[in-house]
Amino acid sequence: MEKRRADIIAEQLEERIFDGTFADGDRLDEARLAEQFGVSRTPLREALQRLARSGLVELIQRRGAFVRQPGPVELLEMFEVMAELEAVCGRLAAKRISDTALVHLDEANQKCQAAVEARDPDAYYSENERFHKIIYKESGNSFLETETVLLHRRLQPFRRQQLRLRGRMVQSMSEHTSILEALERGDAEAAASALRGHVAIQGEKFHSLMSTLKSAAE
Amino acid sequence: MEKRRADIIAEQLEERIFDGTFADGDRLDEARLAEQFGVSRTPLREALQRLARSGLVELIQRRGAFVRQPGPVELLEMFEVMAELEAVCGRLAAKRISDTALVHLDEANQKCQAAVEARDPDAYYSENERFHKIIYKESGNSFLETETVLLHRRLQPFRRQQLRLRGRMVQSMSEHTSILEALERGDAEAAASALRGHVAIQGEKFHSLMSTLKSAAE
DNA sequence: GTCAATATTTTTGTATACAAGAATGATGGT
DNA sequence: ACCATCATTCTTGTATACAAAAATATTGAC
Repeated sequence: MEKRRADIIAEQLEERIFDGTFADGDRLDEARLAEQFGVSRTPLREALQRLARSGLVELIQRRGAFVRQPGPVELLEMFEVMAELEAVCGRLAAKRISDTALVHLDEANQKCQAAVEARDPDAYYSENERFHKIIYKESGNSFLETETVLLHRRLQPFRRQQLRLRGRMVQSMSEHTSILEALERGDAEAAASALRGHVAIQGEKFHSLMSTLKSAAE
Repeated sequence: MEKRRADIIAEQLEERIFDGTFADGDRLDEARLAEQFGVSRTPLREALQRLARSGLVELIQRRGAFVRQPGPVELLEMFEVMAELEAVCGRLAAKRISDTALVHLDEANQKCQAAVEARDPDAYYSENERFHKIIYKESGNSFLETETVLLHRRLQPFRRQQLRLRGRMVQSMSEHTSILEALERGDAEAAASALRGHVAIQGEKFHSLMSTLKSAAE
């Protein structure tokens, strides 16, 4: 299953945007990049269109592709939507979740607990992701699931660093527990609001993180 | 502001998929279509990729582009998500909506009423759309707004016919009124659940429409 | 006649070539 | 010196050409 060059290039460009090689507003020169990747402009253009879809790049007619990092306002908006989507997943999952999924959820949660005790943010991060993805799936709505996963991925680079904040992992854990309990009780509204709060707080943390960075830079 | 050919072609292909010229599963031959549109394969391929992004077409490696109409199950899922997104817009808008927007909403609603009395589904449809789009915007979250508009558009062809169902316009009107009242009171939860119900019922109507079509075909 | 292996034809993916619009620099007038 | 207009250059958008993979047809063995 040989991958298309366009896909490989899209991934690599995505990485370079996230790691800061390309900053916000930079123009992505087709010819330059094509040479750099050792391909022609054709697959490179396809890659750019793909990035435009995920919102990382803005394609302007007859002018080219520009890196488009979401600003603080848009990020807050995205976090808000993420919180609401997770809340919806939770509300639906509370009514539809299977017993085995509840077991898996409990397992993921326990591994989270272990990661907290080991003070291992990376382990926590991956188990946390598993926890949330189970809930997306158990919403019983695969369209919702894919849309939620998509936004989750888009926010990933902005959320990861937050776990390093003092006390965040412990707090996150306790939120997980109340989410799990609500799902076990089948309490749709409780699950929804617990998840909403759990994610919304990330947006707020992000916000304060941003402003500290801002003021530190002055 | 000369449009790109790829965009024009994408629109036209989209139309042909909706109007049934291309059925589910059909392979879209690049060469044939390119000749038909009088362009080369390059812009046509770009158009196909665009359609793939909106989910109308599935691109399979080294095999081509295939029309991919959502089946009944996926449609129900999409309507469910639409209902939840509108509910979220409503919940946020209840807290954030401006007075002038409330006036505009009321105006749109009155025009809806007039359309009901004139038994004019087309007029109702367009005013109804205005009504909903005001709410999306007044959520105060432009990311949410664009995402919601996007899904709205994707469901448009499946929703339009429903207004012809007996009594649907009248019922829809009364739902509008309770939505408007909830927003005027600033009652977030009432607005959310009113909108959720208002949209969810479209999914259900669609479902029954589908099953009657199914049984009629047997 | 059926199946398998190979040859041929299509068709996709990529490279290159060309056309048209935008950005940039030069020229000339005031 | 400054601004407007025009020419040049650069870049995007499109067409054509080529390569590689898949689909199809053909041939031959059993």
